Amino acid sequence: MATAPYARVKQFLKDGLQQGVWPPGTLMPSEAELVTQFGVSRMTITRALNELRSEGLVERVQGVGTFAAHLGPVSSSLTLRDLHEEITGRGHRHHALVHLAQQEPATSALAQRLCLATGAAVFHTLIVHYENGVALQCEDRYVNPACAPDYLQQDFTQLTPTHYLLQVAPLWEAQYAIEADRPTAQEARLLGIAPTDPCLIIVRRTVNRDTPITLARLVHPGARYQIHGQFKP
Amino acid sequence: MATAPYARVKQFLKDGLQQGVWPPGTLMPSEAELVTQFGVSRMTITRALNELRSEGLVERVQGVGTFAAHLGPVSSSLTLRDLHEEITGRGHRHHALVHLAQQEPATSALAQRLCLATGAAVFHTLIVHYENGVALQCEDRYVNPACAPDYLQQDFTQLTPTHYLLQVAPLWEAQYAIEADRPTAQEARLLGIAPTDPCLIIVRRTVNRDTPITLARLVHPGARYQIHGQFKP
DNA sequence: CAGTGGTCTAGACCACTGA
DNA sequence: CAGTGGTCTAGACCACTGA
Repeated sequence: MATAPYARVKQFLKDGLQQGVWPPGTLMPSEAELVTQFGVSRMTITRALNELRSEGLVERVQGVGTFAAHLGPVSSSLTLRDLHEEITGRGHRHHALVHLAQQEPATSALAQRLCLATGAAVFHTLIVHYENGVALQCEDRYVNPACAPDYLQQDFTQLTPTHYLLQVAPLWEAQYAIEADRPTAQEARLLGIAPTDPCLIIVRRTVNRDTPITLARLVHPGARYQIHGQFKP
Repeated sequence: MATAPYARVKQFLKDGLQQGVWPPGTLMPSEAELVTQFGVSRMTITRALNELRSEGLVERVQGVGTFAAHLGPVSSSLTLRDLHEEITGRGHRHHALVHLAQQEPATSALAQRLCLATGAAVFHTLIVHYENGVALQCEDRYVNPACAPDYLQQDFTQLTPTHYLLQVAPLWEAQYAIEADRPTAQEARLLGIAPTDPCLIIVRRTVNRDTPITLARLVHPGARYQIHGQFKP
């Protein structure tokens, strides 16, 4: 099949942006101009331009016009994958040891982040994940019981908490912070590394419709884990 | 103004997905059904569904139907910001020291990553960035001279390499890897930290239309730098 | 005011999938 | 075959911006 007209318009504009025909911030052709230039209907032009906007390549202002975006790629495709899928996807073996799975009263700091009362019951799991027998991640997780009342009954040697929670509440919002630090003494022991070894640490708070679901601290030995991704225009 | 019809359809479907009306993988209403249900034209329904697809919430298969996506949020909005903007955006002071800015022959490993011949000339800069006088990033960067012939003539105490290169080649593609490791002896000295201090390290390779532009190693003292972001459905 | 983008309609033809 | 999504047309009315 020949390329669809909207795709040809889009590629034409993309090429021009890449070649500097419209430097960042400058005015691009209006919809009407593109309609006559390509001989297609306005809806087709609109589609091409709106897709470029959603990809961050142009900015559009009603009543004014369409402008080349200022920055190149500003958003990346950092992917949140279930660790089990990630490991088995590499053709490797995954297993997990559950060091702790219990109900606890929430400390005040924790209660605040999960929007609970201090001392309210929370679920707490501490699990170490292995790739081909080597410790890859220490997962220290707190879960809001209201969101997943059966959380502690799961067998986390077979099903990761992430996978289970995605089933219970499929639509997530999450904030995360990525940093490098030393592990705690307990984490070093569980991961079998020295207390001075650098670790890549992700702290992630997950929310569904304004209800906090879970708070996780994921600690990875620096030598064994990398986050890969790419920016695309 | 009242909410646009396409936005109402979109919100209706989003709510249903969030409440589990269509569990992951199940068939959702067809365009025709939504047309009669909402009493709008098919283009309007199509727009709502296509935007949900581009947000990763549904999957559409021609001839078969629209399905609720399997995973929740899979992509994040990790933002690539110019460090100068990031620091001044926090209301802090940024300055940079240029420790090296010269032309060198490429080693074979470097030549390969920049698609040059071994021994071909490359530009090399080594710059330390400070936030309010504290070292925040050690930026070790190689640049393909063909993409930015005037690179070494820039004053990098005033303009970051990232900012300059975005001007020269506004549209980027980049692959990156994030890891935790110890700094090299030179990096520890330049950053004023101990050689055993954990660092957050980003290695980024930037390409424009299949031509490699630059390769950068960005080393941040672990205690001073975090990457923040969020997943949104 | 003329020009811009935002949104919608009521049709159309098509390729594809599965019974 | 009937049903699905992919794409397009030729109009329309509107809100907005800046002269």
